[in-house]
Amino acid sequence: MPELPEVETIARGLATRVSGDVIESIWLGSKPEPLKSSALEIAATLEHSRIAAVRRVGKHIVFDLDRVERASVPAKGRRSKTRRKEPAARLPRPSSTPHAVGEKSVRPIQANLTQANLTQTKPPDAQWIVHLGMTGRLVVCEPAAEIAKHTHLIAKLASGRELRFIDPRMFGKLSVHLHPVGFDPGGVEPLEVSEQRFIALFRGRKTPIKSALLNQKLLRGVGNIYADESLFRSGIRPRRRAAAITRQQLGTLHRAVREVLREAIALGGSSISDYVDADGEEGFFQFQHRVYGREGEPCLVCGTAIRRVVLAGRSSHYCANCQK
DNA sequence: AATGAAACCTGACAGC
DNA sequence: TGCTGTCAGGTTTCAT
Repeated sequence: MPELPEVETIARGLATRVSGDVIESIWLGSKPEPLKSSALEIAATLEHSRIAAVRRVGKHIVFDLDRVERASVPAKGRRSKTRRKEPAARLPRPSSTPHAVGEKSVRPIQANLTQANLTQTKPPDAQWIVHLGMTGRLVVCEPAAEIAKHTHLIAKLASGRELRFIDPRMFGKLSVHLHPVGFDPGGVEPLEVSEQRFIALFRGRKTPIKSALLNQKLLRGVGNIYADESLFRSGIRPRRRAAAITRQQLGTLHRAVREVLREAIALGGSSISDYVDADGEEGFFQFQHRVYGREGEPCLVCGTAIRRVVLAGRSSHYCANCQK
């Protein structure tokens, strides 16, 4: 269901809510469809792991996990009485830093202790990858909260809350990756790619530009809504062959894609049907759509009725006057 | 090799 | 109220 801006919004929401928390146990539903790794592998990897960071890669949500030394494990019927202390966080202590004396020098050091910097210096022990497909949702809730239909995974957190994965249509996917293999979906991030590189992605391709934009092996994260909106803003028809687009037009498209994605992220994504972020809040970008979902309505620029055609099995919306 | 269509599923909604 | 048909923001697979 969600595209880059929605996944980004969800990942940010989750990061603020579950970063630093520890997954104590995992419950998996009976439906194996959403699992790309084996149930055993997923449970073994997630249980007793600390969530070091939550971030977005393409349309995937990536949980960076650090193994937590188990505090007290009943070893073969024998319970260890002495509860070992939770190992101190893997962060260097500010006081151990020779220069951490004055306030001014302490501050930046503490600022360095963020998840982002931690993962930069030390790769995570494992990664949990969630793709939401069309209808997947990740919610953080109290254990008492009613278990929604189509709940496929529940992670019990040390904080007492639960992280749940719900997906009615089961197009979503869950997998785990152990360091050092790591997760790489291919493609480049549209918000990071240079104009040169962007243009090179599409040169010589005979496929319609819309199909190329949706190809996650080229550009990762752009989906149907933002492809249509980007093409409208750059005046290019969805069916145009990628190879037939000039460098200059591709440059315009490069800027349009990034502009649309940035605006959508700023507004918390597009809420169509039941999309909500990790806090249950709806996004607002759907009010900014200029072509998507506006078949028959007047173009906001020239008044021509917006057309809808099916391309590669997906609805494509465009203005026949503004887009050539 | 590359492109397009079909398939994977369930739920919501419109029309009868 | 209930049936049928259509559509859905994604990805993979299978024919051309």
